Amino acid sequence: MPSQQTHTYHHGDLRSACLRAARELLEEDGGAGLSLRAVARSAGVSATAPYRHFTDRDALVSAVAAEGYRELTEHLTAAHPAPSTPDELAAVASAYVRFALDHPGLFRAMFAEPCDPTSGERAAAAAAIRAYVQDVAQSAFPGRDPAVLSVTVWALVHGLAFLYLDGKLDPSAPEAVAAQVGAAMHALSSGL
Amino acid sequence: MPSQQTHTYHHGDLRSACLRAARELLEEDGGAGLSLRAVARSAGVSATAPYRHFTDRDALVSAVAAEGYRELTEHLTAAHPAPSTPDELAAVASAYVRFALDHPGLFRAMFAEPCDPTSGERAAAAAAIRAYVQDVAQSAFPGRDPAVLSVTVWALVHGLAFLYLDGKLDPSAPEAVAAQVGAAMHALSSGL
DNA sequence: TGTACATCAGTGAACGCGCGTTCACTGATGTAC
DNA sequence: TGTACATCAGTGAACGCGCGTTCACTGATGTAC
Repeated sequence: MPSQQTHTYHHGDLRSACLRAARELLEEDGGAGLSLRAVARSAGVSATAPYRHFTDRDALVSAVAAEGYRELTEHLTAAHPAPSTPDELAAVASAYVRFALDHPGLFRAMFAEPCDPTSGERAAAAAAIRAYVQDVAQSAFPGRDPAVLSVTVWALVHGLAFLYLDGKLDPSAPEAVAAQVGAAMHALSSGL
Repeated sequence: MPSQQTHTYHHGDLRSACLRAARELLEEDGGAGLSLRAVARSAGVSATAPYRHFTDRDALVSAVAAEGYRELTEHLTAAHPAPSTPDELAAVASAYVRFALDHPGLFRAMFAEPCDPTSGERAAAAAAIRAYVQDVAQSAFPGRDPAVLSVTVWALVHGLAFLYLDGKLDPSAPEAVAAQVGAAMHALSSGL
């Protein structure tokens, strides 16, 4: 009978409702000042209810960021599960930039402030993506210094993402963006 | 005789005092939420005095960002006035990352939000640095497609700057940072 | 050189706002007997 | 199966805060005569 009942006193799964609401707000306003109160409001719950599930605002933001890291990794894997050529790597790179442009608020939440080392979940998720990048870069360009290689690839892709996100490059045409990312990766792999 | 007089009713040059105060606040807290009131406070002036010189908060931030763009260009030029080899370009790249790490708040103010097209000063300063990057990239690697080339170089350097700034890479050892930037530029110029 | 007056750059009180967080509370749930 | 009670997930009033911005104001400056 609670199927008809939309509002029960107990929410049921407020924690994930908060995360969902936070994500929506992040996408709406581009990430400017996500507030606990706005999240609660949007989840249809009193301002203090989220405190049952998050110790404070930072904990919420860290949880959202961690979720973002996991989704980004999935998104990249979906673009190509195991890229082993520069072209395949370019497809993954393109997916990275696409993710940033499709989820600007989330992407900023993930990167805009130094990783809080007290948030284990967040730190672990960040470490996972770093490892992923290193992995992928190495299988596309085997035999190079892994440290230099993966940082270079990551920085190039990450820089493109932010230049588009911050309007320093024009992000309005998706194909143009993909082409630019591909050209940049190609330039990197074959030398300028 | 006003040489002894530290406080006159009229400040004298409140506009630049505000910009200076804003810069200091930006460096102190890493750029989180620069407020007009804090700027006024720090300039030793009433909360509303800045309105004589800036139409609103955004105007102040844009003015600070524009100043930052000009200083970044100067800083890069100082690193090498006219780089024409990959090595010289690497020195400029290193200066770019250094600038970001030395002025994290300012750097974020410059890039963290899309360039407000209504702020002519800011847009012009941003355009100037884009032109500068294009120029420099082209003289270090003549004969390539200028669009792809300059975007690639910029994105690589910009990405490094933000990965360090956001703590995804360890920025604590300046020589290590410079070495990493150099290695990345070298990888780019000679191909992976 | 002196005076009247317009202009300009400040002041300070006040507005309404949204925020994070605390607190004592209450309604619903689930478990022990 | 029924009842007592502990636990848990919510509520809502309240706190103190800093913010951007407005307004009528006042003190200092500079210009015309």
